[in-house]
Amino acid sequence: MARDLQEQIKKLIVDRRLPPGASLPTEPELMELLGVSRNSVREALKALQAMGIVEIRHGFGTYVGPMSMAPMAEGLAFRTVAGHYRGEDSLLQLLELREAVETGLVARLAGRVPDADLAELDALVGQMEKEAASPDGTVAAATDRAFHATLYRGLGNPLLVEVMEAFWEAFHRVRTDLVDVPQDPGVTCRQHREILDAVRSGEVIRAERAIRDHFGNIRLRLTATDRNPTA
Amino acid sequence: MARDLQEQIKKLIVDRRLPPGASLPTEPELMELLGVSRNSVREALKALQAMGIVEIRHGFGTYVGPMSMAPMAEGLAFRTVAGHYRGEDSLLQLLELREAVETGLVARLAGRVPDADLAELDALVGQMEKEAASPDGTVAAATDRAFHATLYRGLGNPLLVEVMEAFWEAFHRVRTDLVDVPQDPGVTCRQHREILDAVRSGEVIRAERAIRDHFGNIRLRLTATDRNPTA
DNA sequence: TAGCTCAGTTGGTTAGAGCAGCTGACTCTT
DNA sequence: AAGAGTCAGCTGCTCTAACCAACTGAGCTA
Repeated sequence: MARDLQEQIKKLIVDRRLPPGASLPTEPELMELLGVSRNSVREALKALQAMGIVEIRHGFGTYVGPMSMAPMAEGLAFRTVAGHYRGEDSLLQLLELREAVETGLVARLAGRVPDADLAELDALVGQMEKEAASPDGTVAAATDRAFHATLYRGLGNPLLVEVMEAFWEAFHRVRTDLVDVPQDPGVTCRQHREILDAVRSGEVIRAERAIRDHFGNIRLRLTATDRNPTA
Repeated sequence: MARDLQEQIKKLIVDRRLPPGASLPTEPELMELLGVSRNSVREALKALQAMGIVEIRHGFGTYVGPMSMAPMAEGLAFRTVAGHYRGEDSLLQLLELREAVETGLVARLAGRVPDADLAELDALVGQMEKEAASPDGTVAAATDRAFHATLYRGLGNPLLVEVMEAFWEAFHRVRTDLVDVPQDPGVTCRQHREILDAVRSGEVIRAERAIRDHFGNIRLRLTATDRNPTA
């Protein structure tokens, strides 16, 4: 029955063509509308919130959620952490997932990136190099993330970009939580530059190799440091 | 605070190294353990259940969930349905996501599929052909799904396979719910046979083209029939 | 006019009661 | 003695009722 409640609320969103951000009925209204107690309404909303379908703001109201891939990243991250602590190579699997997907995507991308995106990617690599040269000498995670997100924007498929970002996010969070992988800023910058150059020139093979090298580097540092899963 | 509760329960799972299927404390136990009311405990559990982290069985107990990608498929499906009803080409985006990922994967796969998997794939295509020749003349969805799942098993990355299946599942559900795409069983069988042959022979280029043709076929039938999003 | 205050709305939390599904031990029948 | 039926107990499920906390907006005050 509780499962059914969630379905009814989802149906309500779909039937009314509510876009993300639209306001949903209040809890008392939903009670009457669905004929159940407040408790049941709240449990259903909590579940939908966890899936990003609904957004609840205390003292304000309930709204249609952004329906982003953030919950997926969350779930993926937890799954990976749990697996890691139980001795699985889950983090490596997650990295392989990213590598496989990006390798496939970069091939369709080579030579097709809009000039505006190329300029932005140039700026991002420039910022990486600046960060690498700064006192602490580490490339900010946000910069790396932005590079990968911007790279695939040219495919004209926002879903694709979101999924990539979710994978990135999950990997990043697990890595920083679990294992402290030392950066090699110089290599990181060079590899991103190489990816950008390859994509710009439209050389498919070179682009694929650049991506593979990049992930190979991450994998190397991961397997080198991650010798104690019971941290 | 409610968000915090979920984190505490997740932490409990990780700290105790609980594998999927392990039993969690009962609701009264969690009340005392976390120092909150029963309602709050239940809301947190509901949210975790929605993410597949926890599994609740009425009259039996609460357990660590399978942590599968099923919730992701669920969320993706809903997002796609909602977008579709609001006039977006979300279903096409989902198909492109599948195409992009599988195109990337099949390249790493060519020539590396274990003999056991090849035999199973042979059997699956055989079943497709049998189904296509049967009275109703439609290839069962389960058979198609099994083909794609089995194909990528050889990569030795269960996470990868699960993600692929989740994408497949989301696409399938949305397609059957929203638009009634007529099958062309003959073409479907031929294309799967071609993918299998290409992968078996290790011809990377041919395998990629086979996958692309296969998805091109689906896309064609989709865009041909999907002219009325407000169904 | 600018700022404050307060009432009203909305979600957050607690408490207690009874309902519903499942298990396992006990008892009665064969 | 073996089997089936029954019942007590755990478990999660739902409801009611009350109060707490965050936010908004109208009205008051300076």
